[in-house]
Amino acid sequence: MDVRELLLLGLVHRREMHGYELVKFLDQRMNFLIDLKPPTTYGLLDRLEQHGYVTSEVERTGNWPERRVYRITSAGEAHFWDLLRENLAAFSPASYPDEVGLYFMDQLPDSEVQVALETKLTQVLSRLVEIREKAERHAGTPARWLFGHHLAHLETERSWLEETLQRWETSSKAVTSKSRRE
Amino acid sequence: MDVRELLLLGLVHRREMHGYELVKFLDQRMNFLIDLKPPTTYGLLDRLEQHGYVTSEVERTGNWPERRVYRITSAGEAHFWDLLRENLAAFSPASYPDEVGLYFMDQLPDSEVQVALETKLTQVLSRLVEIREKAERHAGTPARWLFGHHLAHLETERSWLEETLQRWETSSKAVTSKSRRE
DNA sequence: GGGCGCATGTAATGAGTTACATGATTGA
DNA sequence: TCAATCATGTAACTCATTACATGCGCCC
Repeated sequence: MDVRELLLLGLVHRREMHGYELVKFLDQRMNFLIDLKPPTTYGLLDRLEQHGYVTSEVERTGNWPERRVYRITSAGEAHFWDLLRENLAAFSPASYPDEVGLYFMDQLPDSEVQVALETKLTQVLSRLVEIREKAERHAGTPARWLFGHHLAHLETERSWLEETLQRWETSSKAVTSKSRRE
Repeated sequence: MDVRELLLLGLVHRREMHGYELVKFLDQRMNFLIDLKPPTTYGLLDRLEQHGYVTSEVERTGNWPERRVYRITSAGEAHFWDLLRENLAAFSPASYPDEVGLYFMDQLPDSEVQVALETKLTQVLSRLVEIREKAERHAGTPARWLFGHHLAHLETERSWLEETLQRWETSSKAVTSKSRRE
């Protein structure tokens, strides 16, 4: 399943949009969710049109550059619902690149691990602020489920880091006092 | 930062390993963490050797196929620690493909959403069992931090789904009884 | 007048995946 | 004896990214 296809189809399903509009929307509103570059977006839209899921029409207002406006077809609507059901019913585990480092945590001196994890924690905290703001702006909209889910995992990240740092601190202190006694 | 480089370097840092051994290890033990195909792994090992981070030597026992055994160099060890510090200090947000569907949840009838999310939940539950088993097998090892982190997020996924399903159920019941009264 | 935004698209590059090849060994 | 495992690697393919091109409008 290609989530990007679902995303583009879903956006065009809500209302007709032109390519550049989608590019900007993805870059400005959906950047925390997915990272789609302009050429990729345009390419996907071409493919959606070739499959008959959307139609496109060139429009122009004044002397501005032409816009290619996309509208969903009935086949596209059916396909959108299929993809949506599939995406909602399947669990695609998230991947956590940071876990690779966790696997080797013991290979670094305790003090360095502590500094590093504290640095990571500050980044998590600032991201929490950022996403909370976005969530509030979308409070009434259907996007609230998305943000609720995202925030839940960010909170988990925060509390895991805080707890791990505490355990790390106490255990390294224990080692220090133990080695002092010896 | 390339986490795959960190992972391979870290494994070879713990003890010397040959290519196929790494391929199997990644496929059998690290599959929940990362998905590295054999040609990619061999290619990365080549690159690590070209950069002078590891050396390789061909060995053979009996009439078995040759093995190319990799050992870390001092430059490689230094690079490993750099990458590890960097990975531990930086927060790389996880991406959740399932969130795209959440964004469009309201476009599907309530009953279908409920069925879909319940299906997803069962998958999360079985994955929880699977990862808990692995975690127990690694209880004493340094990998326990990794599993602790992974399980924390899986538990979050589970409870988020359970809570969302409850809220979904009660709100759709409310609508049903309301429409019955009208 | 210079710089940024609008709006789309093409071409080259890079990087991973799939498929395939080899040949001996082990277990059913 | 047939299939699967061991062990490494190459070639073709797919696919996204980067860089570039265009040309007008708007703003300082």
